[in-house]
Amino acid sequence: MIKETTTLKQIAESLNVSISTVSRALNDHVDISDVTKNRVIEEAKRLQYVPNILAKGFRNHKTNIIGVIVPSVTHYFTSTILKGILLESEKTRYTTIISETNNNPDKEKEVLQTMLQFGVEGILMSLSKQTKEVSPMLQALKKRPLVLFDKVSSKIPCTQIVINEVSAAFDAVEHLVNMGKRRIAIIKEEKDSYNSEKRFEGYLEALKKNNLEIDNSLILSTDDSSIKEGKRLTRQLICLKEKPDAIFCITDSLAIGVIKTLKKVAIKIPSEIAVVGFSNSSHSTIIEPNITTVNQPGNRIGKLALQQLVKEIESEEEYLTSKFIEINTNLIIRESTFTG
Amino acid sequence: MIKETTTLKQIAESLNVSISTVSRALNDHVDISDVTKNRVIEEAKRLQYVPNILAKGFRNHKTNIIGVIVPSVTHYFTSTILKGILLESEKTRYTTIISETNNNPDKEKEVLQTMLQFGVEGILMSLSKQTKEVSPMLQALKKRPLVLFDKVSSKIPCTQIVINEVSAAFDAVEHLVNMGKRRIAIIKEEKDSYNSEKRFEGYLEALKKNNLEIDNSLILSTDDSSIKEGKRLTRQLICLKEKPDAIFCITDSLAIGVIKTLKKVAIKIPSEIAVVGFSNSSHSTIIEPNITTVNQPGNRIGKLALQQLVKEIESEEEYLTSKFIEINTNLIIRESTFTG
DNA sequence: CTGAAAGCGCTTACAG
DNA sequence: CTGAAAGCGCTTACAG
Repeated sequence: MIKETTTLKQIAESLNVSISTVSRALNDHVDISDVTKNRVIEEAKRLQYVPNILAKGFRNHKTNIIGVIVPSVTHYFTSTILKGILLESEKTRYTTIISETNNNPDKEKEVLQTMLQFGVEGILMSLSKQTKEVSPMLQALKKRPLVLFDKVSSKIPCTQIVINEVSAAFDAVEHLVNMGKRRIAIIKEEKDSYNSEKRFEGYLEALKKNNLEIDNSLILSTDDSSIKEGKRLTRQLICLKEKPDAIFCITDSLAIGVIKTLKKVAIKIPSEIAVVGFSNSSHSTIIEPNITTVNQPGNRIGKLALQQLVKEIESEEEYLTSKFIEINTNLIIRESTFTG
Repeated sequence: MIKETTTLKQIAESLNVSISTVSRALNDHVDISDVTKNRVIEEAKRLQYVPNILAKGFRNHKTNIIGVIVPSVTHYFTSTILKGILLESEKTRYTTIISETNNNPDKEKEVLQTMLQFGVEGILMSLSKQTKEVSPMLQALKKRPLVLFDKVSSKIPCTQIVINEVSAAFDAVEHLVNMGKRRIAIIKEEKDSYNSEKRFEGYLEALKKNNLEIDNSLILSTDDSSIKEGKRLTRQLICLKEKPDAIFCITDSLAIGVIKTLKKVAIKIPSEIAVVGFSNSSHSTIIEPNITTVNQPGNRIGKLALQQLVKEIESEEEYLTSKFIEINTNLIIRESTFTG
């Protein structure tokens, strides 16, 4: 279906002025008299003129498009970041296009290339879980500014928006210690993802500071931070001779699996085993007991990521160092660790 | 940060051929010899040529952009539809841009205009909850094809992708009847939203078919289908002299509120009061008991909506009738109505 | 205060 | 098989 559109030329002809004048009038150029401006604006309205952004962008060498690449839009935390990005982008002249990688590095590479080809002026990106090879991102970085958020990598020399992973995990574990827990297990990721690594670091620091010994039987890993894996690993933990009295999960999904299994075997939460999650996903207040978890302000992360990218797009300098911007989180204490 | 880019001209100069030839070679035009094609392709690769999509689109009078407008990306069902749209769009030459309205009609109007201004070739849209005035959509429809999904309105003469609301609700209620329930309450929306209205219709049909009388004290409405409202209205229902033995909620959020409250007052689910939700949100298996709910295939809805829009964009004819395309749903039976 | 003209990067009808 | 030229809709330096 094709519908015709009004151009500057038509307004000019209808008013017997030049195209230049129309263009200037609509852009509120100082040179144009108010009388002319008003005539042009009126006529533009009458003809329902809508500027051709494509011609405009083409002419001005800018697309005003920012590309956003995430593993999956259905992931709750990701969707809150997207919300922040969308809201913030409205305050700017930029429009965003969003693509998913479904955690597939090949897809990630392809999406990245398509976006560059589409002429995005910069890219906001959360890496796929499987990404080992960062060369597609290094290539992209040669062409356009790139800002990473959430799933980041220090191998890529660009700005990265992250949360204070280490201290967030530290606080969560220390909270368990304050609740009188001494045998604190952790369920983390097998692969050395930035997030998991840092959270593990915070866990170790908290144990150390509180003079608790590191017991390898309490350190479990999975390559799939899902409810299912949470259930499986819990069964493993409760079969230990010396059971843990708390489990720190690096995702809420794992925590949900843990809680479901503990309830099934009638282990009391939090008195026998306390549980902490990570993310403050919408699930964390649905399940009972509600989960004590680390609140990650997705909106703020998205907002900041967009602001930073715009800054880099509009700046003359190159940002080719691995600069980490940390956003603070807070621990939300709920029933899975504390009965008030 | 500005980084320079290779154009057809540079390839042409470097190869001593015309720009036309380069353009044709890269577009695999039959007229060009294989030798020339290969030389051009090689040189393009060497110079890391990336076509300027803006110039291309401008020249060809097409943007290849489809606008997607939804109330909120963090809404789970919406995000599954978005996933379907994004996945399907990759199979086409179209890129999508997504915007939120946050259920604000003013915002909705603004977003619509921005998208048209941006030169989208068509629009996929789920209406905001508050939308009463459909004129912005009618205006848009004059310029570009529009396809509505999920939150639709028969006042807008365009294609609308919906689920079989009536029969889905009918099946859900009849399932309760089959479980031996006789006093089935409904929590629906105050406003006459398309979805709520149809689901209520299905509820009434199921009662009628099963010779159950309509009891107005069992028909509750809210203008906010939230967990909180589910809780509030449940308190109201359990204070009735003749309590319901089942509650059909037109959203999962309401059902969660209902369940939380019933558990708190120790009313047994489903034996005393059974609960049915709607959407199969990710929450429905987190809460215990798991919720019996209507599964809406978001991916398929998104996929179909995109396909339909592309069809309309590429078709010569105008689609200006209110055509409803219904997608089938299925009831997923879980613990909130059935203990097997 | 206004206009003629060039040019952004690409495609394509026309000519050879 | 290849090239010169026009033109998509817009902006802007230059001239008046």
